[in-house]
Amino acid sequence: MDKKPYDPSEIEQTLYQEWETSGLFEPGESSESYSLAIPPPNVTGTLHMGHGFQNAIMDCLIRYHRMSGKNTLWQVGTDHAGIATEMVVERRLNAEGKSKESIGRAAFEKEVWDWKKYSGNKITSQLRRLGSSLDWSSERFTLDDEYQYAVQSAFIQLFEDGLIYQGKRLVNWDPVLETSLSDLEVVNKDVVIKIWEIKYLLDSTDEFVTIATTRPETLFGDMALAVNPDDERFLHLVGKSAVIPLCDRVIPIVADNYVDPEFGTGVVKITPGHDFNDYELGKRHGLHINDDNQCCTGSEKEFDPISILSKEVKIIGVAPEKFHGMDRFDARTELLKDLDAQGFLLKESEYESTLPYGDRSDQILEPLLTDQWYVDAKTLAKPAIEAVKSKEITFVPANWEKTYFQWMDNIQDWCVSRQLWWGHRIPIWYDADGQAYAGHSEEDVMEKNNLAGPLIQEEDVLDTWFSSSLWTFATLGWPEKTSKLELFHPTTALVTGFDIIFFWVARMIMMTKYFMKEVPFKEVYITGLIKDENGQKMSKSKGNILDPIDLIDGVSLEALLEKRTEGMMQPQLKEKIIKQTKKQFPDGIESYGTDALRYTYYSLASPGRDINFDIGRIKGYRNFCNKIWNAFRFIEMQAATHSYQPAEHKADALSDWMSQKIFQSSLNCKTHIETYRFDLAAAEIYELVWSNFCDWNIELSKVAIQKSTDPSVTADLIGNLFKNFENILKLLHPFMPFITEELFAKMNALKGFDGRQFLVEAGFANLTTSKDNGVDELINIISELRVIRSENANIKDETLHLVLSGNLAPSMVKLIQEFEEIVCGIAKLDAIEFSTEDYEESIEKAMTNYKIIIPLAGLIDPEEELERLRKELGNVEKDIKIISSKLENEQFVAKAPEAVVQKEKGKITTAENKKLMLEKSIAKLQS
RNA sequence: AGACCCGUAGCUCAGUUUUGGUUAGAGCGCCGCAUUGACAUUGCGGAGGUCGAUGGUUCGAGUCCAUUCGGGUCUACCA
Repeated sequence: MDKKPYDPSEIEQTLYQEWETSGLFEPGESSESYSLAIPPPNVTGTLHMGHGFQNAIMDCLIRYHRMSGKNTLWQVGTDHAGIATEMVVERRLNAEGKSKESIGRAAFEKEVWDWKKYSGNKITSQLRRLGSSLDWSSERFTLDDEYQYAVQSAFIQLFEDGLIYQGKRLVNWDPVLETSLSDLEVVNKDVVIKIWEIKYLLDSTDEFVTIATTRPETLFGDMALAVNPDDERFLHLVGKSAVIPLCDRVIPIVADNYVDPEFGTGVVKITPGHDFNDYELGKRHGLHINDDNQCCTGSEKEFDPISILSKEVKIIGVAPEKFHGMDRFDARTELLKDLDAQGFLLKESEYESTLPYGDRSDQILEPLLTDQWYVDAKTLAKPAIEAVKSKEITFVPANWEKTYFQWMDNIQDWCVSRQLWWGHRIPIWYDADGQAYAGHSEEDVMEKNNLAGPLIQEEDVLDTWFSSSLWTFATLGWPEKTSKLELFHPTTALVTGFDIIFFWVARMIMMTKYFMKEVPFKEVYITGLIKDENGQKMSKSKGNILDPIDLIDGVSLEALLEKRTEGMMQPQLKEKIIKQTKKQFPDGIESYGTDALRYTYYSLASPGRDINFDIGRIKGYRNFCNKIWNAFRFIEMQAATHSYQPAEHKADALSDWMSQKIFQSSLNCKTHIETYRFDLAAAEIYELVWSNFCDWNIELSKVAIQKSTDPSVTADLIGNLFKNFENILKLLHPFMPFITEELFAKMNALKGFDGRQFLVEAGFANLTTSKDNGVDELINIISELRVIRSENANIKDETLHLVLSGNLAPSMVKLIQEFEEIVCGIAKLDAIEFSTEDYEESIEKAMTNYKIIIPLAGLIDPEEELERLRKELGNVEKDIKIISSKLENEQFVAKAPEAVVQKEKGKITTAENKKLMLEKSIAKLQS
């Protein structure tokens, strides 16, 4: 037999193929279902640690329930990821000297589909590498025809129900991607910017007022100045007019509570077309340009903001000709120069503020007045809030509900139109009068509305999150009433990160409640975010990303460096990243295999918000895999050596003990899985396999088999190992699918089982428990003997004689006699004797109600032993003091629960017993 | 401005809610010992923390309350 360690690369990919082709992951018809929908990854993306983590968790859940006999569906699919994908393809086109405009919409869409075809199965093959037992037979893509139909249907219904409307409003405009963004896609960054004070002359006078602004270039679009109505300094100005410098446009001065007298100069310029607050103020005062081309106040209905920036954020409109066509920031520089030259610029100072950036483009966004489509989120939010309040949906951990409510209670209407080409084109057609109609196609709209045509389709596409908000039911065939919807919706649970609670979770709840009249899932397990070992977020620019596949297969330093530095947005960081990577991984990364990686994820899956991925831990779990592998090899070897034949085998105290440990662990695991405590489940099984099965069951069996002279006893011993190991494999399978499946097959082969059986089909064993049978105490004795040896260097390798003296239960005596040969073998004893005899020279250890005596005439140093005993006595006396002080406290005895008091009393009895035994031993040595 | 999370052994983390109750646990690392017989990706033994700080409630606090220090996240933001 070869001695090389477990090599996962030899089995993992083959096994996955077998699973997949055997249709093991496909759902059945039983109504007792358990279903999960995968958070659809970006179709052209690649797997990162967060995916790895969450998919490991989902796979454990789905495998666990599948093995428990549930009809499971783990819905798989990918997302078209509108902006992200469009950006990538555009960049590729640019590299070829082309642009999307130059090739046109149809050709561009084809380019993206080609790109999807080229890179689209990378992520799905990576999911397979993780062992994820997804139902590939029902894989969906958010731009599949059926899915598109579902998205259109949803839009049309919302439109017809009046919950989607079109409006000219200020939106967050990304000037690079030239599209609108929803509030959530805005990243507010703290920056130090400048603030300028500029004077505006009062109309027809030489007087002036000073305003403060951080965006001087927007003054071209000013429609008013505003002061606080309670600000005595400026009250006299209200109702008068001011002149915009360099523009000579006259604007009214209004009073509004929005203005903070303490801030800036107390006078604010109002540019409703380029600032969200100004927009609201402008609306309140009905700012508009009247028929005489004068800017004036009016009713809210008359409000008509002016815009001085184009979609490329270049100056246009009522701004002076000279600035037309200038970029917004160039115009600012130029304008400040002019203002200064003409004496309008009074002051420039630094100011800490926040600026809105696009989460994809990382550019400063511009509030821009455009036509967009909005979803009435306030209406949809109500049932969605109720669903969580009524516990129809529960969050795990529960505190995320707070976050959810906080956002939902203040929800703003959702801008769902995007000025992109890759995505779901909004199913709206306009007639010649510009009237909008919703429908699946031009013909559909014409027929439904009795229109002659031709009609013009809306150019915009939908926010990607609109389509993914329908994910749990659109993947199951909605709007058709399919049997799958019936069986698997609502899904049982959703596993995702807190970073997309708003983007996705909340919106899914809103949409599903609306269309399905039920929740999308019953539980939301919010996982932590995987950070690096220093608690830093993993990011390309930090150069600390880890690829789960690299941890599985291993990677050379060269390849790792290449991966971490290619296509960097900030090349100046390259050197630092190379240095840091070389330091952390001087030899690259070893191969650990999927099972070890998965187990690492589970062990880290505690309820916290951040999960620091310590690379050191994965090594421990690879060793764990190796341990399991070798446990099997031991069993295999015994079976071969003793020509083992499978049959009914008689259990013994040891195998009962092991079965009981497995039973207890499986109960604990069940609870841990149900409460999403994969860390505790992982620790539980680790302990079971390593500390119970390998360290004791195998070790004790090893000696037992060696000593056995009766072939039927030997067969029983091996048979019991088979049984317990198989049950361990079953328990472990949802966590470590590969190695367990492989070993299960090998076990079957050893048993002469003909054909293939998978662990999933085998299900969990029906275990029952038995009472504590004393094996734990037996183990205590052996451990104590080890301590004695390690404390006394001169008897390290001696064969010793063990005497047990005191009140041992008859059942315990019987067990020890039954195991005498085995204990002697494992602890290197010649015999175990029960006696009350005193020994002149011996080492003695006080156990709970008996003592261990090792007679050692001539082998111990009495002084040393005396000292050791005195130290132990000291400890026991200290314990007694602590416990008795408790018991002497009347308050304690009176107020503490009876059980606690009894426990303390029991403890003191034990301690006093020990004390007595120790005192006797000491007295004997002293005599 | 509001909300939330974290601070426990050298390191990475459990334990803190439902249920306050032994002398606070694990893995890694460290120290000592062991070597070819499942496994050195091993075995055996050991050292190491008073639970960020302060105060309070209680017979009893890592656990509950208050205050405070340090680190972090999200939401909303005044030109």
